[in-house]
Amino acid sequence: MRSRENLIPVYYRLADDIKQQIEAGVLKDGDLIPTEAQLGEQYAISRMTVRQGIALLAEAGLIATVKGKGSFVTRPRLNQLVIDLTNSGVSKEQLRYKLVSVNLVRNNLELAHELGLSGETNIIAVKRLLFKGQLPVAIEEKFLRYQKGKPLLETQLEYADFPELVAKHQDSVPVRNDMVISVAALSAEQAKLLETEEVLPALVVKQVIYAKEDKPLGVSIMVCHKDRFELKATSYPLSGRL
Amino acid sequence: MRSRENLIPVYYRLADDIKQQIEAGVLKDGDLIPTEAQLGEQYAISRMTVRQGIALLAEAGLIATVKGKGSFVTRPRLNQLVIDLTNSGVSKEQLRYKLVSVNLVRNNLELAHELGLSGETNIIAVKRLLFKGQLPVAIEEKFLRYQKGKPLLETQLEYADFPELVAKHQDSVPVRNDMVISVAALSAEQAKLLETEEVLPALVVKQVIYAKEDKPLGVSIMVCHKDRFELKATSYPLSGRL
DNA sequence: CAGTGGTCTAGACCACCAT
DNA sequence: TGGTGGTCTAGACCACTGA
Repeated sequence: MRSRENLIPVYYRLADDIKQQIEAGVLKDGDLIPTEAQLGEQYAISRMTVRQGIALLAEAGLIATVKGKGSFVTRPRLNQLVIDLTNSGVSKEQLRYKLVSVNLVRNNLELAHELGLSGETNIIAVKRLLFKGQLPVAIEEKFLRYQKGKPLLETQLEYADFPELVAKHQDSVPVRNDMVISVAALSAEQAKLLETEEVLPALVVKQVIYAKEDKPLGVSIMVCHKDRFELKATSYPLSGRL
Repeated sequence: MRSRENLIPVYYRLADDIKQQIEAGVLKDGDLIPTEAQLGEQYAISRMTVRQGIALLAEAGLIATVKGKGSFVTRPRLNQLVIDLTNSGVSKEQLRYKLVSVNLVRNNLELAHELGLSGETNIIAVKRLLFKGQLPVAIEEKFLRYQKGKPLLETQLEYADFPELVAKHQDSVPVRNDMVISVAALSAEQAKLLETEEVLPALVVKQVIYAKEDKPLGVSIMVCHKDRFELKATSYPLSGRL
């Protein structure tokens, strides 16, 4: 029952039809869409195929299906925004990295606690500078558990993004990344690295990467020059496939 | 073929098994998982049921399926973080709102351009103050196209969040929300509203809500006190169902 | 009780990929 | 060419909802 001329699957066509009706206001927030049986009859397709289309709409947040009742039109989840770090701030191609320092930290209790370690464990601290062209835009500081027999190759230090770095260097598999965005003033040292005046505020982006069971694997703190870096987010990717 | 004792569906069990193997490192990044036919035989279930489990894993970003080849284990998309505005910053229960002003703006070219309007159109400007307990934490300024015959009721002004407000007041259906996060210094007026010193920097969160075909419906700008407000994001919700 | 979505089957044909 | 995932069917039984 696939459309003859088009290569697009039937269930996709069904989902798109309903999406159009929602975006045009024909189907409004709270409305019940036709039952799966009815849609199957309308499109002359089997119920399992209808369900495939329904699933697309539910995944995109356009409808919510309730067992025993039906599928309701819902306002898209515009309160859920996605930050894509691989694209945000500055496009990846323009970015250059410069390694500032690599250290072994010991007896830093606050850091050790954040990484779920005792104070005596060695922690690797990597500091990088991010450039956009010739302009330094951010200082990135990363802290990882010291993992024996897993040297941090310089290529990894220079190019890998943070989750990738953690994945390569740790034995545990990273499964979650938590982020906190805040504002802080630049220290004298940070201002010097960013080639700017001391008094400037900065955007601070802190990430903590976890393995399963909330085991922390690494911490990253980015201090971004306020006029050279922006974080972007959008609700769209969630419904990107439709 | 549903598990007899448990109420959990078989396809969910299959997905969870594979997820455990990935998180334990048994299946590594790039590995091929068994084919759908093999999994069907292993679990003694039909191929369509296997595919339901596979779909869960793909949705969570744990695997990527390639037509004609198979399903590969992939590192979870830790670079994609979700901001949930209904929970971020401060928990919703603690928030109080105070309406500062409602104005009709005309001939503000910059604003009109952002809303896709000519300079002579009326724009509604709503300014609110957000409190956490007795402390003002942020100034929220919203701009919407003036829509005839759709008054902004005061209850909506006080309580609705931004996408909800836009949905209620505009004829077009909102479908996308873009956000830019940056840093700026407080103006004297803003500092006074936030009951703080003038020189402080602030977190600035700007949102633009669009209808289909990139038609802008509304703009919201939140200016947040640096010590009283944080934005949180996490990669986890994307794989929350598993 | 009738109607709904949730799960599951045992097939089928196709498009794509590697060899 | 044989193997893979992508689509689709025409059934079935279940759990949940509401009257």
